[in-house]
Amino acid sequence: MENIRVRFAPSPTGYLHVGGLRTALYNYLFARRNNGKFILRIEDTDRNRFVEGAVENLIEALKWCGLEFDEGPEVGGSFGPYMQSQRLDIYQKYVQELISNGNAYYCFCSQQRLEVLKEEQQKQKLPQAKYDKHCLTLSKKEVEEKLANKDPFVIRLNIEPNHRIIFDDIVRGKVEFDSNNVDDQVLIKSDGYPTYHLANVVDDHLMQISHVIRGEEWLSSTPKHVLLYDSFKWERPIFAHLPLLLNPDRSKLSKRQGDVAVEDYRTKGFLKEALVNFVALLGWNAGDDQEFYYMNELIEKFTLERVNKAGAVFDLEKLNWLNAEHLRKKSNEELFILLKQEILNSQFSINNYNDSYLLRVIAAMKERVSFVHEYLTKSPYFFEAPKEYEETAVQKNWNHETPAQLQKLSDEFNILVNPEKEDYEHALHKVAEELNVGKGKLIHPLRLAVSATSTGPGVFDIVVILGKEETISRIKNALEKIKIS
RNA sequence: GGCGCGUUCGUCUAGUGGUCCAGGACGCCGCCCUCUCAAGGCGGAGAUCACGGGUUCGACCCCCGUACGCGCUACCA
Repeated sequence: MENIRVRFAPSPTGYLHVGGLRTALYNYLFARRNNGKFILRIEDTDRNRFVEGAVENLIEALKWCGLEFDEGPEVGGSFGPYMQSQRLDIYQKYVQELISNGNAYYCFCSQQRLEVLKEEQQKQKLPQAKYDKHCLTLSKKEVEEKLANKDPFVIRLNIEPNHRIIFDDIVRGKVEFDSNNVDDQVLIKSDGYPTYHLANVVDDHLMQISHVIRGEEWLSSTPKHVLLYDSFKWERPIFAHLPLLLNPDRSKLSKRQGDVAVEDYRTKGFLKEALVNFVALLGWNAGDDQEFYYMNELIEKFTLERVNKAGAVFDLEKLNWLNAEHLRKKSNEELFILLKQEILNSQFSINNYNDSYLLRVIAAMKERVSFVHEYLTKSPYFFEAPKEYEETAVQKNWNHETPAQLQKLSDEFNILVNPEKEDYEHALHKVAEELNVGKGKLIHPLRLAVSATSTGPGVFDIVVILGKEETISRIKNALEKIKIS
C-alpha cells in the first residue's frame, strides 16, 4: 500500500478512554505496519465541552502508552493546524462550495420551530423525526435578506431522497443505507463552528487520510460523510469501524462500572506493555495462539482484516494476568527502577535500602507478584521487621517446644561466618538432627519469625537476603512477642 | 419506534462447507513439584456454535426469518 495516512481524532474530554486507546492503537499499528503516518487531530468543535488541560492529558497518556504520532499538536506537520478550532476559516470556505452547488443550504429555523416539528412528527408516529427541508424553499433573495439582517442560521447538508448510499467497510463488508433515513444534518452551527461531520470530512481529505479507522458508534453517520465526499467530488477514504469495548454486562464501557481512563490503570500500577497488549487483543488476533505481545510484534502482525465484528468485554482478570506476565519478563534492573519509585511513594520512603539488597528482593519475589506495588504489600518484611505475626500462621506453626528449638537454631546461626544460603540450610539440618525433629518443625517457625507470615520465597532465600544479624534479631523478637496459650 | 451493526465455553477468541460430537487463553478445580506461597508441568469441568427454517450428499461456516444485545437517531463528538 502506498501513502498510508491514518489519524486518531479524539475530542478533548479530559482523559484518554481505554476505548480511545484501542482505536488509537489500531491506527498506530496499521500506520507502522504499512510504513504510513499516524496523525493526532483534536476535534474540539464543541465549545461547550471545552476542558482545561485535556489536550495535554491526552497527549501525555498516548505517549505513556508508546503511541508516538508523526503529526499533530506539539509536533506539527505540513497539514496543520491539527486543532479543529484553529481551522474555522477552512470549513467556511468549503461549506460555501457546497452551498453554491446545492448540496448544502442555509437554515434559519428557530429552536422552537424545530421542537414543534419534532413533536408533531412524533405525534404522527412517523418512523423517524427529520428536518423537513423548510428552508430549502427559501428564495435566493430571502436568504440574502436574512443574512444581511444578521438572522441566526445554521448550514445543513441537503440530502437527496430516494436513493441508496453504499460503502465498504474493512471490518463489516458492504454497508447500505436508504437516504430517506438520513437527516439533513447541520454542518455549520449557529456559532460558526462546524459539526463533527463536516470538519471530519474536510480535514480527512485535506490531511490526505487514506484509512478512517474509528469506533462503531460512527457507522450510522458514515452515510453523511460519504455523501460529503461525493458532493466535493473527493475520493472516499477506506473505512474500518471497530467493535465497541463493553462492560461486564455488555453495555458500552462506562465509568459507572469501573475504570475507563488510561491514567486510572496507570495509577493502579498496570504496566503500559500489559495495557497495550491487552487492549490490542480486544477485537483482534493474529489467527494463532500467541497472546503475549510486545509493541513491535503487534506492529509486525497487525492487519485490519483480522479485526472482529462483535464488541468485547473488558476483562480485568486477563489484564491482571498479562500484567504479571510482562512484569516477569522484565529484567531485575528494570524492575529495580520501578520498585525504587514505588518505595518513594510508600510508607517506606524514609528508609534507605541498598541497591544490591533490593535487587535480591526483586529476584526472590519476581514469580510471586503481579504488580510492582505487591513487592511492598506481599513482602513487607523485606522493608521492615515484623511488628505483629499472622494469627493463623502462629496457631499452625508455633507450639510450646518452638521457643527452645528456635533459640538453638538462632545460636547455631550465630556461629556462622559470612554464611551463604547453604550454610543456613546445613545449620538448620544439624539442629533438627540434634533435636531429633523433622526440619519442618524448624523451618515453619523460622519463616514465621522472620516474615510474620507463612507464605513467600524459600525461607533460606529470605534469611540470606535479610542477613545473619537481622535474622537473629528477628528470631529474638519473635521469641519475645509470640505467646501462645 | 426507525435505521444500522452484531450473536462460538463465565470472559477474550480460533474456525472462511467435510480435518469440529468445536481448538487455545484467562478464570475455576484436581494432581505433580515442594519448607510455605507462587511460578512451572500435567489433567479436568465448561459451548446442543442464540433460535427456527432453507440451500447442500454434508453446515459453526452460505441464504432467509425470529429473538436478544449494542450503536445511532443533537446546532455532542
